[in-house]
Amino acid sequence: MPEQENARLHLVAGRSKGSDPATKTSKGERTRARILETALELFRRDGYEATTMRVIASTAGVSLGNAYYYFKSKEHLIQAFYARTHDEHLAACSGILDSSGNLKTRLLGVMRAKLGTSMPYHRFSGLLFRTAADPSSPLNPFSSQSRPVREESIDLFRSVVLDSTTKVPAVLAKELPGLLWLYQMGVILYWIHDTSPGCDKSYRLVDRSVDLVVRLIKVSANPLMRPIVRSVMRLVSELKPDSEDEGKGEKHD
Amino acid sequence: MPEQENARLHLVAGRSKGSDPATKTSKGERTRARILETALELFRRDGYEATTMRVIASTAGVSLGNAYYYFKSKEHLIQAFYARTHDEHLAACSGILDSSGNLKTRLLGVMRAKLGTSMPYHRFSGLLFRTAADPSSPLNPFSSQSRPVREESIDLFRSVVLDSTTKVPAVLAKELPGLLWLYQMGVILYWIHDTSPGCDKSYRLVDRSVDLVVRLIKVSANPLMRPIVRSVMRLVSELKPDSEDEGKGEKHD
DNA sequence: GTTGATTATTGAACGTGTTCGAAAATCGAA
DNA sequence: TTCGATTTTCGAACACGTTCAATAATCAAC
Repeated sequence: MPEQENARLHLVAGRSKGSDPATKTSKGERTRARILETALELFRRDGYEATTMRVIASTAGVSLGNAYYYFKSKEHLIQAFYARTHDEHLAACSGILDSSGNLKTRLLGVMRAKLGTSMPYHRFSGLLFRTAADPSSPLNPFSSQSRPVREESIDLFRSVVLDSTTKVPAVLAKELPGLLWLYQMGVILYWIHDTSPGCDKSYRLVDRSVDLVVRLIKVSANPLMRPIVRSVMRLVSELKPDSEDEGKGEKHD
Repeated sequence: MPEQENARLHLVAGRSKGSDPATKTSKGERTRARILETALELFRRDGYEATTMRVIASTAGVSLGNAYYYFKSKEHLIQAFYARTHDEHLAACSGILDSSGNLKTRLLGVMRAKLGTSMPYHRFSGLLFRTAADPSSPLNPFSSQSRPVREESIDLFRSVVLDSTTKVPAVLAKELPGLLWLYQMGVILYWIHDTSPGCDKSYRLVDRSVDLVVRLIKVSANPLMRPIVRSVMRLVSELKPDSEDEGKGEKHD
């Protein structure tokens, strides 16, 4: 069972346990990388369903069974893709996050960057979401298996609000990063279904909803809003997925 | 191409075009029903993936190819399931909707009924959502193929707000039913990932969020909220999926 | 009743993702 | 070098969803 480790780990740090075929020998490592690169390229070119494991394997110059030695399933190739776009997103964000302290500017920059980096995979992302929506899949954004990537994403939003000059009401502070991550998921969901040319509508959605979100954050400081804000925060903190009931994955791994 | 018609139509009314195998002769109609019943029962008992088309066919006493004569794909069986639970939901709602005019009571009743009628299929609904999240699938709740069911669902929420005694701010009135439907989708998404015993957390989510939603509706009448409410409504009406760019399905049918 | 067209049914086939046992290559000591 | 163990590679096989050409059953009109 050495190969079922989260591929993400190899990107975020070199903490392999020594029994992982991708890190132990450089030979295996290169083979693994070759398969992954081939797969992502074919996915982008021909789409997910149209790209068969047999084609991936033969294009990468390995046998079918060998591809499965490195990636337990076709879906696990998606997980690697997932990690990659997140890294690209991170890189695309750094400029804005370093230069501006204005909350709206920062959030807008992050959200626009998300759309921008995801754009080349628009066709293909639909399928990603398809498998990601399955609660029993390790790819599902809420699953315990994808917690590392999720936490990293949330951290991004934490830095968006933490290092901003705009003061955020104390009650919101704790849960806000998680809520913004959820907001981002919603935008992605819209974007995936967006067939407008150039995904203009998604960009408009981002522009306008970011404005709204920031205004809502400010309004929430108003005494009139206190009871409602309190209710929202209680609801959020009580019902978030892994409060008092952990993963307990039902299938896979 | 006679069999690719939306199965939903047969449940909501008898408007067949005459070329549909399920309505023309009673023989075919019975065969079709038998396959569907068998499938739903097996789905409930063994789950979606574990139930193969071959088993469905043989259990229903028909050949494999014959099952495909009535249902173009395995996913199309889900569509039939989708329609069925909606009807059950409708029935489960009628009591509350006839007896109370209080908006909160009505909405709460509808949402609780939704969870209640969906409960027997909790395991199986995950898979439903999985395919439903694929933008190119006709099962996707936002697709043009599922518009009839969607409109029916929205109509339900329209009657929730329209026939209530609580006054709804004029600006909200038009888009509110659609927004409530979206809210329901969000709750279902949470419920699907809910592994708490008896799905208690989902019920708590409904109880508290309904309270919140109703309070938000009332607060939206406050002059202070006007600019924000206006922004929200403009965003919603401008960016809803099929404004100025219709379906244009990419795959399937 | 016979005929012709539509509807219903079949079983074999195809391509897919995935599994598995066995062979080959690699490596670490003796 | 030689040997045993581990890692890597292979290709045949399996079960699945789906398609299709061919056949059987049904029905409407003469």
